[in-house]
Amino acid sequence: MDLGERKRRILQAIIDDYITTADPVGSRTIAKRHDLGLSSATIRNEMADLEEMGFLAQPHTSAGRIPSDRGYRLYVDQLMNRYRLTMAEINRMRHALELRMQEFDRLIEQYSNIISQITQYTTVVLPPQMKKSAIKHLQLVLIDQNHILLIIITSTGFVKNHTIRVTQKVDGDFLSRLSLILNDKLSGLTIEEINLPKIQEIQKEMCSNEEILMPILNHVSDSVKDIDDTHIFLGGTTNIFNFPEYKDIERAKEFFGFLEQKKDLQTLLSSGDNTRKINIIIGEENKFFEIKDCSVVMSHYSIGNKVVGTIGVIGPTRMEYAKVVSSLEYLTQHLNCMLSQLYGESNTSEKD
Amino acid sequence: MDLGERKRRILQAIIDDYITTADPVGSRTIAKRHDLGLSSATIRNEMADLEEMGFLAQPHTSAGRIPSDRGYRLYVDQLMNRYRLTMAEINRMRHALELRMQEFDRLIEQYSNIISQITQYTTVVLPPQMKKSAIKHLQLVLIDQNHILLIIITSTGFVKNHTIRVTQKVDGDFLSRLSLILNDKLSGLTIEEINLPKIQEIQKEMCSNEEILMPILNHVSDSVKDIDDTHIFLGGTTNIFNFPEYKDIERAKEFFGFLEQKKDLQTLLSSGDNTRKINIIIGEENKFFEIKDCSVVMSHYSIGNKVVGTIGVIGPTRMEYAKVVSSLEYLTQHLNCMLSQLYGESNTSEKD
DNA sequence: GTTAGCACTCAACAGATAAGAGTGCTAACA
DNA sequence: TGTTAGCACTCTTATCTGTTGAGTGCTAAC
Repeated sequence: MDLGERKRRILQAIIDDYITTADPVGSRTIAKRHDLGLSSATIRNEMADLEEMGFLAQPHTSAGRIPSDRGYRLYVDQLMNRYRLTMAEINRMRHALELRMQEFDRLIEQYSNIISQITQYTTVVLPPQMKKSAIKHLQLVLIDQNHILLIIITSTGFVKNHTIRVTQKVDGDFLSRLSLILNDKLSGLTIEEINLPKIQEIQKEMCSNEEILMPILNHVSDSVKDIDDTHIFLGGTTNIFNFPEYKDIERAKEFFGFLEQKKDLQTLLSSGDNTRKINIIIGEENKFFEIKDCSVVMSHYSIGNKVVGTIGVIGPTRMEYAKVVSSLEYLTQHLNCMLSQLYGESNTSEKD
Repeated sequence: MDLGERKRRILQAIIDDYITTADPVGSRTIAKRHDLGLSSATIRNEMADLEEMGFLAQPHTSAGRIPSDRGYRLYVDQLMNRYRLTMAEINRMRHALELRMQEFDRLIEQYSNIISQITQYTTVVLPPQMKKSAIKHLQLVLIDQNHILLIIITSTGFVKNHTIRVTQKVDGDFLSRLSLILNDKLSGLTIEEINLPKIQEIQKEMCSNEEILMPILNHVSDSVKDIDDTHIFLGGTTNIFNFPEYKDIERAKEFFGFLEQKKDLQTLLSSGDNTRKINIIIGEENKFFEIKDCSVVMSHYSIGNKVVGTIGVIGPTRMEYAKVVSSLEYLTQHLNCMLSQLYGESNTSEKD
């Protein structure tokens, strides 16, 4: 459906205004603030039309108009102007990014904080899911007679370890041998692909010491299965208090409740279209009741060409979409570079 | 200073009431609800005395009285009745504790959640600080030509790993040899005790390959230094919304701001007296402005006899101290058993 | 097709009033 | 002397009122 240029410009003006002020915007305001060369009466007529079409809504008679979800959708898809980051903003980001960051977790946390500082919204980062990436290397290390350390290294370069507790004594030699076989059988597979037949195969190969092998293998299999602790990074959670929409304590409560409930958060972030750089979910387009008045802007980050995780910015539907999109694009690109530098090369160097 | 039995009983009644209702409590209420055998007028006189002594305060003339920090202090130290956990509560905890919990982090998270569910307050858990515990075992594992994995196992049984990135090629043999020497020189020391002279000693020992050794040693030293990511576990953060004290959005904001600011939280939790089982900090007894209206009940948990971390419950000064203390005692004891079982034995089994 | 003008609606605000809870004080009582 | 009943006073809270101002929809004129 085409609205015609004038309606589009008016809608854009309304949404721009509403995003900055958070107050329902009236026809007179638009006539004064934006130089459209139209009187408030004309604008009033157009606004009535736009409301009928479903792009605007009225909280009550004789209030100004506010954009509907559908209005925002049109806005982000077609209307909004690209936001050019100011030099000050870019410098601030650059400066913040200069801190040395070795550990992956901290790196992610750092980015999450920067984004929430720049955008003033809440940031959510979904780290790489181990289950989806292939195992590159497995190693068992003897800690003491009762404890074995299982180290898993994925092709994307991430490391996880689990302590396995055993009742019988094990010796180092045995473990090295087992490590070799585990590597032989399992490396190259994704964690999801490890199943009972595979385990049994290993058991057959190691035929000796059956009574001691099984518990370890079971533990390995168990550990491997729940390796993805759904750890989600949050940044700037308290930013939500800055928005008048959340002056109401009940709203704030729902919002925080949703953030605490990490599982839903994870589904939300995983729901984006992987082929697009930026995904935007507006208001009730998401299925979670608690954040039906929120929008989410998501961006996938990757190592090399492989998408490994998602960064999301979450805030009221009245969000500065343009600015968020720009900041997110800039920082995602930066993060991609960073990750490829740190973890990428090892990917292409060799395969064992 | 001794108040006399009657004043004590009246003060106790007032605080008990205020804790449950959150409303300033008047003399008539006390006379009716508690069977003290006194008229409201008498109680009124006593209340005036208690206010003069600084145990009570009045929000405004003709409101009831509320306890002051000093009043709460007397209450928790001398007045309050021990809270007996109900069978239902104990069963709920037992049930929740039955879930299998291998990983240390999850174990802690689990406990933190249970406590906040039972008490309905916010829970904060400070995990063991690696820096304070001795190194038991160090190992370097080759991931690929550019990446080395450093694994540190402490005497308390915890494992941490760091990826070290190197520019020069390293081979496995070299690493095993280095691992041996590192273990020889560093195990037994706490992480804090590792310093430049120690590192130089190792360098001397490995004399060969100086140009390749230094970057690795530097990285080891660096990694070791910032190994204590101040990760703090939070549970039931949204519980704070249930208290009328925090219906005011500004208060809630301050509270959440404080929780987000992990550093202060850590100092707060570390401030307790290690020799006592339970520490209670009431209102402005803590130095942090943001939570001057909060109280914190803290309990230390240990492995064997060594205190390794702290659990804290944080809520409005009007806190159900008795119940919180009981729950915390119960669960801390349980956690201690659990930890000793999982990590304790390895401690006594042998030393290398 | 656009604009000016007018009547109408609704939320927000400020006073005014009433109700209710609690106090302090005084005088009477055991 | 300690305790109690009664009363005037204070202060908060809720409710109702009228007023103001922003914004709309409609109509008639340009």
